[in-house]
Amino acid sequence: MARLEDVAKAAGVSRGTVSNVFNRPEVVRPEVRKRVRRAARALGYNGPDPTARLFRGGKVNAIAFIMGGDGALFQVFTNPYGRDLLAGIASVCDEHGAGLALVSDLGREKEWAIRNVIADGFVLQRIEDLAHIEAARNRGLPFVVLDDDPGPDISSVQIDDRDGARQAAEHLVRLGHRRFAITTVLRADPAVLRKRGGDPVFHAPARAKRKLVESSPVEDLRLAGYADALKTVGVSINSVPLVEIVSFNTPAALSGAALLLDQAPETTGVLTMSDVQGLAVLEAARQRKIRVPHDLSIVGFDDNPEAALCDPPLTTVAQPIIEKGRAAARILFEGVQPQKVVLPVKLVVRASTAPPRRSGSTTSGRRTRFR
Amino acid sequence: MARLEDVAKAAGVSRGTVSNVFNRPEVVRPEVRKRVRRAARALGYNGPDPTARLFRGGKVNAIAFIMGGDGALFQVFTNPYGRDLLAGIASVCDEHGAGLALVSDLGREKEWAIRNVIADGFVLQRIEDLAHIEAARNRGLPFVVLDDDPGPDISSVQIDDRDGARQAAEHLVRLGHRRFAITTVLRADPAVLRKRGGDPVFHAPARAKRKLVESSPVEDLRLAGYADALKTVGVSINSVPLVEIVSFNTPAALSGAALLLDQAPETTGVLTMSDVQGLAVLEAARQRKIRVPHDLSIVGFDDNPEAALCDPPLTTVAQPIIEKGRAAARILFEGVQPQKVVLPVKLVVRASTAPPRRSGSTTSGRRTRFR
DNA sequence: ATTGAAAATTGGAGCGCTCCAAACTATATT
DNA sequence: AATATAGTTTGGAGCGCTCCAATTTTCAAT
Repeated sequence: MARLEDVAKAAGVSRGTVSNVFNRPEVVRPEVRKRVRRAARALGYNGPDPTARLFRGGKVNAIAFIMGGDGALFQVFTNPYGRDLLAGIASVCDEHGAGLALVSDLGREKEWAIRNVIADGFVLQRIEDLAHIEAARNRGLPFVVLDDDPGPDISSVQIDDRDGARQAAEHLVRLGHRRFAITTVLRADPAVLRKRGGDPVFHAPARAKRKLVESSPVEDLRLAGYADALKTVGVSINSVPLVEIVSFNTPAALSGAALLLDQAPETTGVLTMSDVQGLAVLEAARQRKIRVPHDLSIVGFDDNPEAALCDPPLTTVAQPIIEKGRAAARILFEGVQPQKVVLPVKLVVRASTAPPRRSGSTTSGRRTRFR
Repeated sequence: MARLEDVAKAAGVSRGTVSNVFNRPEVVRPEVRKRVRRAARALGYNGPDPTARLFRGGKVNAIAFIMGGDGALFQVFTNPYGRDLLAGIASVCDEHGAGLALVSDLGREKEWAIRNVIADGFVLQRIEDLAHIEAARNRGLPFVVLDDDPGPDISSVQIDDRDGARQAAEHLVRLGHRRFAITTVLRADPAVLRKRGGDPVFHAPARAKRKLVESSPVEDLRLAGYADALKTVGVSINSVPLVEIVSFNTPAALSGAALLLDQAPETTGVLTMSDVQGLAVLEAARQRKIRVPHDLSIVGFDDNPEAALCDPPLTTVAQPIIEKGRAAARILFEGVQPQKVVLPVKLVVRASTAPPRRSGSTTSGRRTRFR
């Protein structure tokens, strides 16, 4: 493979001149320029080796999106959340004429991708381990964390989880609900999961703050938002039955939903952490012949496409996914100092919520365990 | 930013040893290994600089997908064809623990992306310019061309365009059609387009081979497939009215479809080069109160999701898009010598095709111009 | 012709790393 | 104790390029 030097020799000029021909053609005399170009063509030389140029301090001209989990790349094109998020990032890349690298840490030591990605900056999905932040910082490249705020000097893009949750709970409160239940999810850290086992855990109402096994900032904020709204009608979040689910997937959500409905049958309004969970509660209710929204109101979170298509369509909190992607990418391209972006969310009311039945009439045979 | 050498100095060993600690830890004594690791941590050293390592001959551990056109990155997440294609490529990347870089030549000299992409290999979308092949070859990286066969020593993945077209035409033949029309598209080369203008061109039936302005291999093959099937009932492709459309987008297809229906009103079966065109003919027919399939049968190509959703659903040739992506990626990862892959296609019969009306009864007022 | 400034060209230094042949050390064998 | 063997560690070379201070060439003005 021809090198800069070979072309220089062939054209009878120095390396520096050939470099200039390719990088700043205007500084070399047209005649020389032509000679160099001819020599380059003759040798099949396509211009400076991108790899060497990069090493010398150049830019990759691409940003990376780093994700975790098996088959992550495929998922990103397949599930609606990932697709929208990436579409947002991609649109900003388009505007800047930059590329977009998708990388997962698949089958490698956790931080491998962070340490080895070749890009000018990167977007980190919700991180589970503070060591990742440390690795990212050591990498010396600009980066943005999504859905989390991992520290004061780190850029992040989040949605207003607390406000979204507050809106959702307030909606139920306004409809007249007073007996709530919540499904949440614990941080998907494999080590914790292994220790804990795969079953959801039911937390009965308590006087004091219940200790949840492990919760991430996003869930904490949403819990806080639920608490805000419930407090306005004198309901303490600690008195609300709560199920902690071990994973983000549907089967886990389903078993959590079943547990919740069985353990807290007097519930009239369920607040969740995702549409997956909301849909799971919907399904569990169907299996138990609990009518939604007549007997039970359910609110999701995220506004996945499925939320609009299920029966009944799910009331949920819509987040601006594309805009989230755009904001993250913009920070990478334009941002100098760390930025914090918090995007607004909006409650989308559909048919899975309604006023509760008149209190006292427990016609559908559901027992009251907590009052 | 700490370098290998700094760590070496701090740990009292040589560069080579530190390099080994990070690349082949098993060859260095546990005691030394620990000392080096400690020194690295103290200096915030995360391991060898990926850029330098790459320069030294390492792998990026990612392949690239190079596409053309404005807003191309965004499109890829947005349109169904791109999404499936990329999902296919991505799934193979997952299997190999590799990343996937999406790059477009947006706003740059045409071959910029090919010359500068940082990856271990790349996939080229249907190319318009042989110079791109030349540039790709000079790049010295493995690459695969999609939907085209640009030469004997270059890997490519195509579908069996000729057979697909043959199936489509044969389907119409079997239904009893004898009066056909075809819509095709010319290669979207900006220079040709500028010279040619944006209007579709109608080619009347002819004795000899008509000279089309510019056609790419894919369209040539499909035309040949149509010819194969028509020949079996004694119809020469040259006697079939044909409209040449200037671009792949819907408005262009629409004006081409209008031209075709107006110029060749006796047609009972339309063969196209894409679902976009098939849908356009459907729309143009609707505007003219031509009933599909009663008065006119239409066959698309590609089997986009829209093809199943329109009214009536479009009969079309389905191509295995995900598998196309997978095949391309596989060649990059596993292939040694150049490979040619031709994927089978399958006719999907829906409701846009039916036997022609009994010949002679021209009730819907359409004039006969060619017989 | 001579001068001086501007324009064009040169080539050494060095980016951070991995490779590898050579040197050294620890341990086993005679 | 001497030698062999395997196990470790070392440091020079060089990957291809861009930067930039120094040098050479060009050219307008005297």
